[in-house]
Amino acid sequence: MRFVTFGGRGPAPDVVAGPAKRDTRTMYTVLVRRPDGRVGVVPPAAGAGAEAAVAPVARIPAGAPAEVPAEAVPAVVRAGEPTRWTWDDTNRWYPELLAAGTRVERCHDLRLSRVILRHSPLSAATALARAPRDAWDDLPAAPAPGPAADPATGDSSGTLFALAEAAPAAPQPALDPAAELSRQHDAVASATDPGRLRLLLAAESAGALAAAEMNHAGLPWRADVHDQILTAALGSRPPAGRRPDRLKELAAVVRTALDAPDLNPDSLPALLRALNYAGLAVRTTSKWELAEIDHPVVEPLLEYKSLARLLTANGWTWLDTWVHNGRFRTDYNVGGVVTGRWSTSGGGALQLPRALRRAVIADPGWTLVVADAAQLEPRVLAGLAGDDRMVAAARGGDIYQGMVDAGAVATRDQAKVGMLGAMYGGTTGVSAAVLPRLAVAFPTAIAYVERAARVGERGEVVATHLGRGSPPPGEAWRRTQGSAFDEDADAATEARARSQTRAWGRFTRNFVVQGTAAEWALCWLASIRRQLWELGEEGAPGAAPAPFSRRPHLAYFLHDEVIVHAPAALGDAVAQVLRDAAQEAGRLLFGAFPITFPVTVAIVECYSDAK
DNA sequence: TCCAGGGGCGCG
DNA sequence: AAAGCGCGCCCCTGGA
Repeated sequence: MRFVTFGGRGPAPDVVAGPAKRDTRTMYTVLVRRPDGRVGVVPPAAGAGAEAAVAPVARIPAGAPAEVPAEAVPAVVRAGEPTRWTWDDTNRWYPELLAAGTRVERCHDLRLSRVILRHSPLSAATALARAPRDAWDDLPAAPAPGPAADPATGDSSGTLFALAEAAPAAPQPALDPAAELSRQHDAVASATDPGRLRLLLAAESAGALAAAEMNHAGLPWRADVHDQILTAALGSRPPAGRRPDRLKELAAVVRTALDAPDLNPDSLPALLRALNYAGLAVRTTSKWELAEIDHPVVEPLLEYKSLARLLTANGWTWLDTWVHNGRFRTDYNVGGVVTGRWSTSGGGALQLPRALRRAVIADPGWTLVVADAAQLEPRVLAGLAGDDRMVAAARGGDIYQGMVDAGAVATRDQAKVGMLGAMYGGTTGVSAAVLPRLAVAFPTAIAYVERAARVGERGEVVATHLGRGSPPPGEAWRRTQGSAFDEDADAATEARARSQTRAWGRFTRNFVVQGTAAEWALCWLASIRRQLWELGEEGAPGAAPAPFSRRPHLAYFLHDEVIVHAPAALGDAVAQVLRDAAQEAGRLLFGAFPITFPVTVAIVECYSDAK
């Protein structure tokens, strides 16, 4: 396997140290669970390998024991800050600390870092990446506490019992975190571009802290408002297993319109048969195909589908399962997507329909500060490729309008659709038609994604700006490629191989952009959580759990968007933090390269009032 | 009765 | 209009 680099700019060295660099940057203190349940605290000199051996000795309390009872860990952490707490998996340690009201400033998540170092082309030649698979590669992500882990009560976040249930401190005798940290340090030090990986690992670990904190704090959610929305749309809540009134009515209308008295509209094959039998030449039952035909069944059927979706995805059952004590909690899965984006497990937290955002309402005396990064992906591409002309187009605040003003394309919509096609690999319609003009106007950026696509088509791997590697194509992919070169390969086989080739090219093309955008977002989050903490406390304790009861805190994250729940008096300060953090993230990734990252910020009581 | 897979649709 | 990328999760189906 070969890795192809495209150049780019180096990052600044540390993501969370802040403007005043501390001498603790390389200081790591390792926490390890002993078989007897006690916790070992391994100070830096012994635990962190050559790089940290020269750093100051850990400031854990003088005379601190090397082993403490598990209950003492919060006190040790409080007394030991600042250092980079190093552990096998953030969800195996941090929820417990948060439950005790203890925040951690910085950590090093060995599990997440291992995954990155295993797959990064920058570290491919290191001992860690070349070593045989071991227990660290197989360490499953620990689930966060919450409804998913403890559906019986849902309200599990504060109890040690539930924490033990949710994130069993399963003794991992085979795992030596201090030794793994040392291996990871060696891998970074001997990697192609240590600064990038160092930043990536710090950002990923900071993301793990932010994720645990958001799970701990939850998103303010008004069950009463949610219930009103459901009742207004569906009718009152029916007994379990029954359709709400509105769905019953619509189903009846659909059956009549199709002359199919026994039709279950939830059965796609039956629905398709009924549609065809009624003379409608649809191939699927998808809403965009239905929307194109003219027939009395279309309107009630589309409404049925939309309301059925609301009921099954975010109905009363969802509310019962995922919202407790005024908070929606999900399990953020940091690095859960190969590109480095997060996924979530529980409640479909990244797919909350817009119609439900009215239920996201700040606590009394508090406010929601909602921010999203405008046009993040094209801006990231400009930085990634180092395309000065695209940077110029971005300068006015609207990169697509800037492209029009630069004479690249005729309309803003062409610019937007064209860039989308460039980043996703669009091959049809307006997108493909406009691409050549974008390639003339912004040759550096377009060449960058085209090159990433070619690399993928060859079955090779690409990397994000900070070095996260794309997965190599699987064995089946290679088999199909090989079979297309057989003497007796038929046309269909060759066509299949070609289509698969292009599909992998679209994946790697998008990987570099989506993945680097995810890195920007990690840096943004890291900067936000540090700056929010520095804003300090305000007012009387609210309903937010310690350590955030009087502090602004992250409550939700959605790829390029955050919600901060804050005491009302701090709203403006938080808004400024969100803007400043975006610029800091840009500097961390792209140094002095002048691409900017504007964010739209709204200070609102209710999520749906943002933008 | 359980489970994998597909269609569909919500989000970025 | 959707397309082209990345997800999670619902329902139903069909095979074990």
